[in-house]
Amino acid sequence: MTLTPDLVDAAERLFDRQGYMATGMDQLTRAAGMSSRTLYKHAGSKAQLMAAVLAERDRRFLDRIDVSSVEALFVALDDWIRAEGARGCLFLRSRAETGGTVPEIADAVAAHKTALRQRVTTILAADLGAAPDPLLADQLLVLVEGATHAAVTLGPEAVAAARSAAAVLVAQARA
Amino acid sequence: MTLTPDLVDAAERLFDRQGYMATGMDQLTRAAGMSSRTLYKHAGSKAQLMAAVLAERDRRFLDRIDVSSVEALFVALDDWIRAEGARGCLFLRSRAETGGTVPEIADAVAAHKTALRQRVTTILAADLGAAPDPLLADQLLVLVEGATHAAVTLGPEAVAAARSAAAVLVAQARA
DNA sequence: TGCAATGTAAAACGAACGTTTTACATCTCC
DNA sequence: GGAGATGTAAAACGTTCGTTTTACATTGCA
Repeated sequence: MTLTPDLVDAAERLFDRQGYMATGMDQLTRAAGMSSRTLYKHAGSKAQLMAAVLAERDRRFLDRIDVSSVEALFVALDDWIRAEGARGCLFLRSRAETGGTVPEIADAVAAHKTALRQRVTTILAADLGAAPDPLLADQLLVLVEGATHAAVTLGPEAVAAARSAAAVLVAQARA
Repeated sequence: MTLTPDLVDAAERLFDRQGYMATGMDQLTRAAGMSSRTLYKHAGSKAQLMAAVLAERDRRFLDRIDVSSVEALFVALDDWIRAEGARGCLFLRSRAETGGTVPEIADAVAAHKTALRQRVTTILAADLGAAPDPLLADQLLVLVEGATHAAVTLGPEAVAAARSAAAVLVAQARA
């Protein structure tokens, strides 16, 4: 059960743009350029394919926000949204679409959100030079989620607003 | 084509908990206690039913946040999330599930987000006693969206974090 | 009394769903 | 050169999808 990058990339694109439920296996086979038999040998099932997509996206996103200042975090988020578009968080959307009842998906989402929270804390610690107040970490997480979802309506302006708000909060924490 | 509250309420519950695509018409007829013939006479189609659900939810949510201070806004949001649960924004989810290709749904979502932005501006104006800086309005909108979506993972703590962050931003704007 | 409206129950519509299977073509490597 | 893995193409699996239709019961009102 070896997943090729071609398959996972094609699946991510379709799942992200159309939704998990609205994307059929025939679209996935066509986009990946392989028969359904091969696809099932590689991916196991539609849910497992989505889990692989989420794992890959988690890796790629965390890679992008591998920074050591809050300012750089929002610059990276701005880059991400300009490159990938603003359709909201694929993890939360997948979980909601399946009502949290598909274990492969629910687990991948939980893992990602835990890792994101940890990363935000790490970035704050690097920026402040000390372990951050947990409330400040929650606030920063809210701003990241908020930028991601407000950008669906506002576009990159949402990220700019989040960035400036974060700067105020961090400056106050430093004082 | 008169929509009864029973039908719309039952549909909202199912769409919200399971997703739009994952909810079948048979579940909706069963939950609403009516035949599919009657349901179609009342609702027209699944997409129109969802649009009615979103219109009703928009009305109910805007009613809840009919307040005149930023503090009260987040108290109301906390109430909402405790009462309704934290599954993310139903509007953004519906739009994403359908890829924005279902006009009835896309239009209802756009209308809601426009109204929400307007409401946030009005609340800020009442709180500050003057027309707010547009950037501050964006920041507040980001915090509202952020609280809504971070609450999926963090629970009501997300709203508390957003509330305290908003307080800092408003206090600074007042100075 | 009887017509028109409104409802239910249930079958049927064709299409699409995720998944498996059948049959056949290429390759790799001893 | 033949076995075994690995691929494709395509049909078939049974189920479910959103929607329409058929047949019949109930009700309100003239």
